[in-house]
Amino acid sequence: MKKSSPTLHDVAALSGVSHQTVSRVINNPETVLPETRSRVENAIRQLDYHANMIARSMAKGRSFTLACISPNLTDYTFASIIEGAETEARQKGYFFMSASAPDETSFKLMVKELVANRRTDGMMVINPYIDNRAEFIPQNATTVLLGARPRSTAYATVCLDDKAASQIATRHLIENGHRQIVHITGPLLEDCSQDRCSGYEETLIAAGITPNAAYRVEGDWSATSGYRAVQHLLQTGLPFSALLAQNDRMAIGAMRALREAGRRVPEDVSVIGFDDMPLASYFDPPLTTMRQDTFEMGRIAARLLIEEIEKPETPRAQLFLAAELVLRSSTAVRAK
Amino acid sequence: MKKSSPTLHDVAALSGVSHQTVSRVINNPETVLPETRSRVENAIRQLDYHANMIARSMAKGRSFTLACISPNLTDYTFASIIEGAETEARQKGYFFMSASAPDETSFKLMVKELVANRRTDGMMVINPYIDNRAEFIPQNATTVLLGARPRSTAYATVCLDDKAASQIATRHLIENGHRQIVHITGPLLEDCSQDRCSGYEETLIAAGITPNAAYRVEGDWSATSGYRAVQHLLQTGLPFSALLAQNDRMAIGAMRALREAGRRVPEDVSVIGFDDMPLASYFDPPLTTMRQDTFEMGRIAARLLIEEIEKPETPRAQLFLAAELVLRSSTAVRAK
DNA sequence: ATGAAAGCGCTAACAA
DNA sequence: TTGTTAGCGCTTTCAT
Repeated sequence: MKKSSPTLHDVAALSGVSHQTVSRVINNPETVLPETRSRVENAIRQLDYHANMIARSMAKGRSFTLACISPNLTDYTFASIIEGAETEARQKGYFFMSASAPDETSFKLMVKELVANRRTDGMMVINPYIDNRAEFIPQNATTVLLGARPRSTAYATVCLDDKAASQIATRHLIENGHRQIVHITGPLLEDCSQDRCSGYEETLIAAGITPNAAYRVEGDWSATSGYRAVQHLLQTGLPFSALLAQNDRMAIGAMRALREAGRRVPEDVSVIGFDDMPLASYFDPPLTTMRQDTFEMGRIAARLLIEEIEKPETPRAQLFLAAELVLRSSTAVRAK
Repeated sequence: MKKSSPTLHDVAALSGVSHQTVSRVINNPETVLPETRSRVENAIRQLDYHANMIARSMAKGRSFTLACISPNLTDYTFASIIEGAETEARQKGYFFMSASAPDETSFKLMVKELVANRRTDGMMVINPYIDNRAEFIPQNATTVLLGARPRSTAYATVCLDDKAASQIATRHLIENGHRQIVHITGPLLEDCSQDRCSGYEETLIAAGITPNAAYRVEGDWSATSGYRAVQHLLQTGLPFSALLAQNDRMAIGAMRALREAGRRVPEDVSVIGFDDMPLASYFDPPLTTMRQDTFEMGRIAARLLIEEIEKPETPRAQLFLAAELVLRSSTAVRAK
């Protein structure tokens, strides 16, 4: 910024009080005489004075800033979490910065910058276990984890109830008469992929169906991996009438492979995804999916983080959010 | 952050020099004797010392932070610009914060926070003219504008060469034999929508086709608006064999309306979009589109901003980036 | 209720 | 080459 701005002293000079009194009307208005106060307030308005946050941070030893680190910013799920967190942070008077760290190295660097430089009062980490990044979170950093099953009580954690969501999806398919259900998973080292697998298998078993490992194909969340998974399955000749993909992108890729192979969705194969990403209803056919409220997830995480910052003794919450089945046209009753 | 960290003084004490010398080995290593330097460096390593950016900002009167304000974070185009800007900023040693301001009011508030509080050394504003938000950018704030045609030489500006891009798209359609080309635009108060309109019309005229206002329908960038636009067009009975949408989402919506009306893409109607959003190739049919390199756009904007911050007398650049035609299967030669 | 003094951790200017 | 002295603009503590 180019022009230097008025300081506490300028306001003090103009209103004929000490700079400390000015600080008081800003921070503890009730401790100063109404008369002096209004005089100071006038001066503030007149000079268009705004506190210098840097100076305030320095004096208070806090930055009033929250940071959210995610693998990237372009993935809708992440972006939406971030928007939720930002909304909450701003509302509670905190600054908010989002940053992306695609890999461990950049994560490590970023956390170092953030924590060692005392840039933030606390941080939120989205998908802390996609690699070993969680190991680089310093003990002294107030942190909330997002999008992975809690592994330690040291951190507050917010994630989807993946198992329950997967159960609902699987049950939906079974209720429509499907028994041979392909499952395209995310990377199996991610907690959520595993939990969704358990949900799927348990539901199968509860319905008297023995899970068959051949029906499970591991993907990497990309549409291409969903596409390839189905191509692979088709080659093996394994019969199936339904498909559960652990995210919408893979479901989209799968639908394309099915279409190319001449299998109709949902007549020949029912497909259900996860997330309810934008335009999910614009694919052909519109995608049935498990919607997760990522914006809300972000809000909640920010709320927990702020609570922990302001009241460090708060016990760490571990929250599981519910997903909701959104019925569209990619699933149907199994043809006789 | 919970535990207090070592300061310049701690390092100074441990290495037996003054704090200033420590500051020197950090900022101007060449001005201190190799011997003292290594002693200090050892101490730094030993204590795991990291400079307190807040204090440094305070002393220097700068925050070493860049901010990027966009209408939202979830729109892929924006997210991708932000990632590019973030990458560049970080690489040049700046912190980066992204923030979203959906409307004028929140924009105003945010800028106030950012500028008046001296939170940032400069900011980038994406889509400054979607409303009157540009009016709230203070004169003393170093700012780069993104995604809108330059309106003032006061700001460096980076945007797509919308007119040229639109010309390429239109020409592609014309070369495939189309003469009745529907044009679904973004909100016409946005510069880029207007420029794309000019490009479209001029190309038509150059090909000897008289632009017909009835072929132009204004949308709002949403898939739904593209869908409605086509429904409307179909009702009017206006004949057309091609359609140019100013973004992919509207193109997707349009394709759906066409499909529902029994018109095949591309056999009956060729469709071309703008952006090359993720999964553009996964729709049915895969979408031909004008790709814009938004990541690069972000990088460039950040570079310009940093340049302006570090050398305030730099003339403000006004850059136009080229879009690239990505041929897929939604366009074809017009049926006889 | 108000003011004066000290200090947050750093850099800048000047001395030695 | 290194150390000393002053701030940066604010909050905190202690007087008044």
